[in-house]
Amino acid sequence: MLKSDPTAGLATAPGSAGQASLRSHNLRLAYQTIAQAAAPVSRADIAGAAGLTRATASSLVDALVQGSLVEELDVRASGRAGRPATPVRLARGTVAGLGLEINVDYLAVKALDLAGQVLDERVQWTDLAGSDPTQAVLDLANLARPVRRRLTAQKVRLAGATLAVAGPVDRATGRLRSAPNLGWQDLDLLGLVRRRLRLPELKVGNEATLAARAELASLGDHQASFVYVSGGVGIGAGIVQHGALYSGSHGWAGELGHVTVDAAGPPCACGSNGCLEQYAGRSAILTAAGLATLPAAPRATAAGGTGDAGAGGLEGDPTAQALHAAMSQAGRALGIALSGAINLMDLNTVVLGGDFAHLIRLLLPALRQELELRVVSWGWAPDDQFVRPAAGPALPAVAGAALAAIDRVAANPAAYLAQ
Amino acid sequence: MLKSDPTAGLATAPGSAGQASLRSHNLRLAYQTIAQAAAPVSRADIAGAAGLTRATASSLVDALVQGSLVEELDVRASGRAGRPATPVRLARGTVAGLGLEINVDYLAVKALDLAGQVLDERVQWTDLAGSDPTQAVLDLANLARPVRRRLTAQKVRLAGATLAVAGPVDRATGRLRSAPNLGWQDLDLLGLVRRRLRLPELKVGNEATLAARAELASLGDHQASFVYVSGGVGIGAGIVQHGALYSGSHGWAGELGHVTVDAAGPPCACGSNGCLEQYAGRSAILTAAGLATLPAAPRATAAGGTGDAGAGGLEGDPTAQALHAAMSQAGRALGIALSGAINLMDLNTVVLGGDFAHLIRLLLPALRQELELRVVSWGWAPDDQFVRPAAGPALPAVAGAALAAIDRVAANPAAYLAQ
DNA sequence: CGGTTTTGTTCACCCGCTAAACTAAGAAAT
DNA sequence: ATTTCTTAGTTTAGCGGGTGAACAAAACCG
Repeated sequence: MLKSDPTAGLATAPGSAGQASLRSHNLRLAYQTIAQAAAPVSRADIAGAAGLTRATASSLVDALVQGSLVEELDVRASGRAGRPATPVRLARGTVAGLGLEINVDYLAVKALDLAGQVLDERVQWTDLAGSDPTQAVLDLANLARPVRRRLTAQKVRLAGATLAVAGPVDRATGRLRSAPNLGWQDLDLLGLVRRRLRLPELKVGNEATLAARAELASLGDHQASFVYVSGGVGIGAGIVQHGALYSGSHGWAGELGHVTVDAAGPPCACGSNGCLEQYAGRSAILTAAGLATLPAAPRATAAGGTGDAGAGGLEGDPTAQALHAAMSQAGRALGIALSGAINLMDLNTVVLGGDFAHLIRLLLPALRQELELRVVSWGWAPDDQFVRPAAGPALPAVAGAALAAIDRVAANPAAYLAQ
Repeated sequence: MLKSDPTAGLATAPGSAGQASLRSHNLRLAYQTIAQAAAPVSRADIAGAAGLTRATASSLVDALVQGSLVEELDVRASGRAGRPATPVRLARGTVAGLGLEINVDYLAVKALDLAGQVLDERVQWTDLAGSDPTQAVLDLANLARPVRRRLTAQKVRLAGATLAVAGPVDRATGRLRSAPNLGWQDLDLLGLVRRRLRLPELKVGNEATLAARAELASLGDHQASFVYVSGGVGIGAGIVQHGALYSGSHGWAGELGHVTVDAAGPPCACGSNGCLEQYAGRSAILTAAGLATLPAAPRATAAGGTGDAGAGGLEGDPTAQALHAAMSQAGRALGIALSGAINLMDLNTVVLGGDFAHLIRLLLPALRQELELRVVSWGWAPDDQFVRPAAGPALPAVAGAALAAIDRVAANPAAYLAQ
């Protein structure tokens, strides 16, 4: 035993700051200024926006160009007086983030470059419910391998990779504790994938959280706040506050599907009862509607529809009426669960993704009614568009996973430049 | 209309970084290292813990001592070999944060110095439900005035002030939208207080959130994560993640009291029905128990009791039995609401404060049962002590408000040193 | 075609951190 | 008691990196 040490409990060297860290901070500043601009910007613009001198901004941009994180475009006369600017933007096709996804009904791989452009993508539709995790990971690896090869052939450097999983995974250890919809339990998922795919900086994340990341990217506003609700076999939520993902202490945040809607409700696979999934999960809706599949097949269409897909023009049809009733029930339950989330977390906007995006027209009346009744702050921030369908890509979670991988470059360009 | 501006949407000078900001960063580092140490530390300790050289640490500490944020203690031989260290710690009685609180049944004012020591405090117990806000603010100002005078007389500099309110206040504007338990509505509370008290840097915050801040301070762990549940006339929650308060986009987070427990439940003053407050709010418990006041009068005792207060030895007593039943119902409802919060936000620990701290023994069985049933990640992080009573001060919200004011010094000592 | 305007670079300067030498002050060894 | 060892804190030279001003480049304007 040591004598009482006054420094006990002090973290060792958490954020020491020499000039190197100053440089690194400013590189990030320059990078993010370029990334967040709507169009290519000049060095002078960057200096102005970031509060640096033109000299410094120039030196930073040069370093970023040198490391092929940023590319210069041709000088073009702007029409205004003065020397024309050299526009710079994030480099295309030089550095990639790889997204991987294991969901209940498909596997997916997607590679995005720094600018968010799709370099390659693969999807394999298969029912993974009750499948063997080892086989699923093998399939995923087989799906990813040609993507990696193509990146290597095109001399694209892989900055990192993220695996999106339809279940709560521990951010630190990569362990999946329990995914009732996959039928998997207590699994070292990250280790399993690492054994099959040698990827740099492989991280894991929740499907809904990463889908929210993709939704954020599709918005103009880099400071947006919203809950993304992913409706599918399970129901997950991704929470974004001021442009930052919220994933909790362990990465288990967003388990909206197992929020209690009715304490006397039917039992759930999670062990509890009356969970939201028992009212608004895909099989609950299908059972209530007496259908085998949902209308407006979600596979081909982009998620950002206007919401008029689904039961359009089928009024009067008894099938449509049953679906209508099922969706009303789902909307009511979703409203009860979401109102709790909003009251607790002060969220301004609800974005409906997955099945919910297609069926928003049927879902919305009951959902809005419950929110209006139960959200304490309803109407207090009148500028916010409270409920809207997702505007992001078709398979948002893989896309978000790839973006999350790229985010690690954006968060510390200096670390990347240092190889 | 401008021509399409490429810099449109870019924030202007958000975090420019010259050498000044490096200095400021390191001052914060040094300050926080001193603040988080369990006992006085030497300049060499600071250098080691913060990853700085002894020369830099020395210079930083000197600046902090110069600005009377930090004080040197007498050199004392440590017993070990080598030159004995000069211990430094946060200065006592030089700089204060002022906490103000408007709650349903009292007004309070508290002044803390940088080390968290109480310089002065006042409480005035009055029923403010349905009162005139202007009069309440006047009373608060009268309570605060002698405190300010005393600080001035003792040459204590006031770094800032925070007002804790038992209701959702907009962090940015200081507006209170609706506090059903006070009977106040759509009120420029911050403006009202500013007109009565000329305070530097006056901010507002939610009572439960600020109470959580005080709870955090009473813990050893500066990186703790928990929900603080404030049980009183209303029920609020304060969320702390890795030592940081979560208050949402506007500051309205933590409205646990209006989370729906039963969608078919009794109507609530908030306009909804089946809210947690209808089951676990003070009046709901009193009504269900058939009592006029709760046992173990909360006024005098500290919140950090062992939980054996309340109905101790009253088993068999019909009054006690009624209380027992009421608390079971409250615990069940609290468990339903909290399980949703935990599933959504991935929180490891629940801290029960206010009435709930005293009555924890009666509350716990039903509460734990519901949590165990409904929290998806129950038992996954076995190290965490899941439910425990508050260990903080008796009136945590004022204390937290004062701490929040001090936090602004800790977050940027350089700004304070520059007057 | 010279004057204006804006971009981007060059250069002298300065600030703040680093490393290493140095001084200070105690304990341990001889 | 003196020397040696050890740790704390200061001094000083050096350096990385940002600043600001001057300058060169490249457009537009009258």
